[in-house]
Amino acid sequence: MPKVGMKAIRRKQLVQAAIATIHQHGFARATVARIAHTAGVSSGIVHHYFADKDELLFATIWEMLAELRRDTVDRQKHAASPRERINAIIHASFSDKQFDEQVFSAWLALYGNARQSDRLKRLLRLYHRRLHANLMAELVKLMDRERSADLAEGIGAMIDGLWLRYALTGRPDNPAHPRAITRAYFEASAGFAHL
Amino acid sequence: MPKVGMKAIRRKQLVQAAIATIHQHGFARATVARIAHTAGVSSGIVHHYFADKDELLFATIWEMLAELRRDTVDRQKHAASPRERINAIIHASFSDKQFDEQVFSAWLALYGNARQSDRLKRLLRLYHRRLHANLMAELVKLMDRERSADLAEGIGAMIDGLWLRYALTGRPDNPAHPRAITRAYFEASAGFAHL
DNA sequence: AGTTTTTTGTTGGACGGTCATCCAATAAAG
DNA sequence: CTTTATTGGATGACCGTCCAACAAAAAACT
Repeated sequence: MPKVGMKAIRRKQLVQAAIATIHQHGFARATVARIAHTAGVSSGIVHHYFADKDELLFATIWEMLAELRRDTVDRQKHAASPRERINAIIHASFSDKQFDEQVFSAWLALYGNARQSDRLKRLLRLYHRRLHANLMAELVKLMDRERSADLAEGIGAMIDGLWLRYALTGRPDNPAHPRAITRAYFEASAGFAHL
Repeated sequence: MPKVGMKAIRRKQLVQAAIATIHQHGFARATVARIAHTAGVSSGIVHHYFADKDELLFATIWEMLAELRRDTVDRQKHAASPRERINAIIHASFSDKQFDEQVFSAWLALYGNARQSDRLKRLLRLYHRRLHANLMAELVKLMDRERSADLAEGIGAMIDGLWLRYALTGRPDNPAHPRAITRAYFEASAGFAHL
């Protein structure tokens, strides 16, 4: 059913298929043909909507980051104090959407290939900077700048680190657990800052 | 110069070449031929000392873990108190050897491909368990079991998370910085446990 | 000691398979 | 009738693995 405006539809469709294929077959075996097959279209169509495979993968990671960003912004709305907003950031990082097993695989693939792709590396830096800036904006209200920077780096690292473990061992039994550990770190450090 | 006992020499040589090649060309482009070329030997030799490419990669990761373990054990010797031993673990995780850019690449590749390989997944779990057990052994002397487990998980995650960032952005200007952040987390949490 | 035989190390290319990309052909929509 | 969507296969490149052949050291033998 060839119609105009297929571009947006097909691109989303292929991005979703890419995530699913990376999850099911692994990054190395996520071939153009397999992704197209998962999407239910022919292999040729991929290069009709994406310049090459790299662009499809880039769009895939981009979509995941956008999802995380939407989630974070959304949760920020219902937070009043700096503490609540930091908790909202932590919550978004460990939300159900992020704990989708399919996202695990794609995210890991990103880490595994970021070093070779300038585009992917830039995307990851964007994520890091965004997380750091979001945390800093609230932390500076609670402590001096130097402490804030260290704590923002620590919280960011802990989120990624915990996340990494679940990406390898599967969803945590209790999704609140990683949140609790991260929050405890924040509270303990912020508490000391007050003394 | 064919002599007996080449096996140990060639295997180490190829493992080193594998790390270097993964670093220089990326995991996906670390082909058998390229690794062999880096090692200065012909491509055929690889299958003379390793069953297949997978075994070479497995041996490569194994060697990196062994190096980390040696470093950790070594630093433990000069540590007397639980606190010092925990600091030794943190120190080993952020040692100069670990901050080798080549090791970054290979480690990241491991994460990016662990999901597809049972052998690699087992290796990563071994690393996680070992780190967790090492931390737990000391933490239980300072606080109750439940707090120890959470803190051990948090410290482990923070080490991996900080590490991940440096793997993408390069060596930290000040190698003591990630150690300081991790130690501060430990001190803040252990301090609260005493109150 | 010198010579042959065996073992071990090493090479470079052949083979079969896989993959990204390209393209000619087809078809429906505007 | 032009534009857009889509197909499925052709093409050329690359890669892991295998293998026949060669080389040198070690062992066995005379």
